[in-house]
Amino acid sequence: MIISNLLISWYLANKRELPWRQTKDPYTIWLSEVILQQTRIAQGTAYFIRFTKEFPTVFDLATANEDEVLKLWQGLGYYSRARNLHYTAKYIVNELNGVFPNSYKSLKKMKGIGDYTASAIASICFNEVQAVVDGNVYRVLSRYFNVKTAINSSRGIKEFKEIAQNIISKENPGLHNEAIMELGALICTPKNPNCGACPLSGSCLALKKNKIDSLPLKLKKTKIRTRYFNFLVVNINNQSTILEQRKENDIWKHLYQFPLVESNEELSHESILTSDNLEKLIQDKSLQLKLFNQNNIVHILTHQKILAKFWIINTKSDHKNAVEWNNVSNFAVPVIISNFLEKFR
DNA sequence: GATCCGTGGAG
DNA sequence: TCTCCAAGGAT
Repeated sequence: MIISNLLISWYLANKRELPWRQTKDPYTIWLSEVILQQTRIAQGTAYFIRFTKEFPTVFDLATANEDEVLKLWQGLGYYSRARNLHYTAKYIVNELNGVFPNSYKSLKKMKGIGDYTASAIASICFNEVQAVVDGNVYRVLSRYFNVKTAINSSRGIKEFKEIAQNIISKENPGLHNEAIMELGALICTPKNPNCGACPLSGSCLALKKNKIDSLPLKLKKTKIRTRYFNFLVVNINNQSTILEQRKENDIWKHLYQFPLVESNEELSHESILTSDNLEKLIQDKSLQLKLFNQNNIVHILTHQKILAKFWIINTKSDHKNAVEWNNVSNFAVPVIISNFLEKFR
């Protein structure tokens, strides 16, 4: 039996009903693929519903402001996905007359669309024979063929794409791609895979050699940087506060936050009080500075550990960029800020 | 080509 | 508590 046929027939009998599986509209599929990059379906689904409701077509997305798009993306992480999504929507509308790219090659030229996403859209929407290789596919293929090449090495990336391309159905590439990913998600899971229910178990090499638990192989390289964030929560007459947008190429780019004093170590009450940032922010000799959280709030990112303190600054002196507290919720903020806001109010 | 970019859930 | 990692991509 051909692998592809086994995969597809298993898929047709066992697939989940997911909202993006009701369409082949390339814009909608694109939206779902980008939302689901490095994201669990349980987390991404609500965002997909909101995005398709708010921006039903690529024209709607292109017309929006980046701030609106980021606000809708808030909490999902990897915010460059949202910025690139918006950028590419504008590009398609303004430079391609709103005609969605319809081939792997043309899709891959779009910002934010890499090998995986181009293959997914091309195969699902345009029946192009391009194999997807995501985390699920790496797992299924490394086990089925007992491949020990590290999946995050440049050799591995190339090798697995070739294997995937070799076994893909020429008749139903989109269906095949969805099937192999679904198998990885439901049966060939990272831990405790359900080999007893797997349609490929009869010819799975890792299962035969009892190597399932050691595959796929992955090189680990975890360098975690620790940063100390001191947020200055200015409270002007209990009415308004000050927000600023993160501009640098850093985490949370283009999201909003309270003015920040960053350092590589703990900062004292005194050093915050006399910091240049604060003095530039408000000239008020009688301001009160109060620490909101005695212990650092720990926020873990993939390569960073943020230790955060929120300093409440009560003052009566107004500020030109003051934002009404009632209006703060309209700004896209990182989760660490929205968590604070919930506790603070 | 190694490193960076978020968040949350599972085990 | 800690580790892994989830429909990846850009630099």
